[in-house]
Amino acid sequence: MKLSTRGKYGLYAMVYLAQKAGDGPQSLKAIAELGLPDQYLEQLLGSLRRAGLVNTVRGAQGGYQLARPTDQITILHIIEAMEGPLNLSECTCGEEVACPRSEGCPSRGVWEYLTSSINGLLDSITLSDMLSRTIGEKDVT
Amino acid sequence: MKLSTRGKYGLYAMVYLAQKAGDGPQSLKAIAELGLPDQYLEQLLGSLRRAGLVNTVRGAQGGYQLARPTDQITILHIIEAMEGPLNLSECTCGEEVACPRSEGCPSRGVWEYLTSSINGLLDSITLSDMLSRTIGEKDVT
DNA sequence: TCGAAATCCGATGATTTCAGTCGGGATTAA
DNA sequence: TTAATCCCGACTGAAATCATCGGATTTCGA
Repeated sequence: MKLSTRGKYGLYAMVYLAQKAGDGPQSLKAIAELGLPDQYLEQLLGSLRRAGLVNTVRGAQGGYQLARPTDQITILHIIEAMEGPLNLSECTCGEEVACPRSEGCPSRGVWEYLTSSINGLLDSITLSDMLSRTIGEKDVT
Repeated sequence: MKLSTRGKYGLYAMVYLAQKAGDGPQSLKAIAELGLPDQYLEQLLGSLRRAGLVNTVRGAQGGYQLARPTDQITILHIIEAMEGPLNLSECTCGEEVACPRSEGCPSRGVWEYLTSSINGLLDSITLSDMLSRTIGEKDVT
């Protein structure tokens, strides 16, 4: 279980934009200075835009900027925009697939529990938390 | 972020073995009745054996059985055996790779926090919990 | 002793996903 | 008008995933 580069780069880009919030639109080229392949990054920013997390300004002097304040964007928003909804096992995502015996399946409850726990975890950290580094106070056991 | 079939099938097989704990070794064929491709499952059981989670009895009347009591095997053990250690972003796993500016990188702390939270979550559920269905009392926010 | 029932294991093949590239189009400030 | 910049679909190579195959080994039971 690991994150793809989409999720990773997407978060890096969003952190960059959060740091520059208020400074006007940031060009793709500027963001790519983080060390990310620029044409690939362009795709990712497209996903972030379609998810409503960033706004774009087209034309010369254009670029990308956050669509909302940093305390209203969570890691969950970003990861879902980049990788689609977290889904550990299909049998938990509405449509019943594959599993003919979902009744009484001891695994099903676990998938649901884990999925919602991890979602909660991701949704509890905002960009603004990341910038101010107040992470780790929360406890999970 | 999703689980591969390795993790999923591995857990299903372990749950099956947990249900049959004490009934002697269960053959591959019996386990595959869950609906899993048997030759593939064989590989997976090999991994579980090498991880010390199951014992095998070779020869006629042989099969697989849990190596430890059901309350001493957690989901984390199983997932790690099947997919390797959970690792969201490389830059958190000891060896420093890729990231030249790990100092002051706002993402780094998040990866570490999330990784250890999810590990804790997975490690808090045992096979015996799954059978008795006492899951969900724990709270994560 | 022999055969059937089982696990063990390395090699191979099919399919899918991932990561990244390419080329051209559209928009806008200067 | 030109240069900067975003937009977008198609494409490609590499890797991972999900198996399948064929044979070797071990052991029970008749």
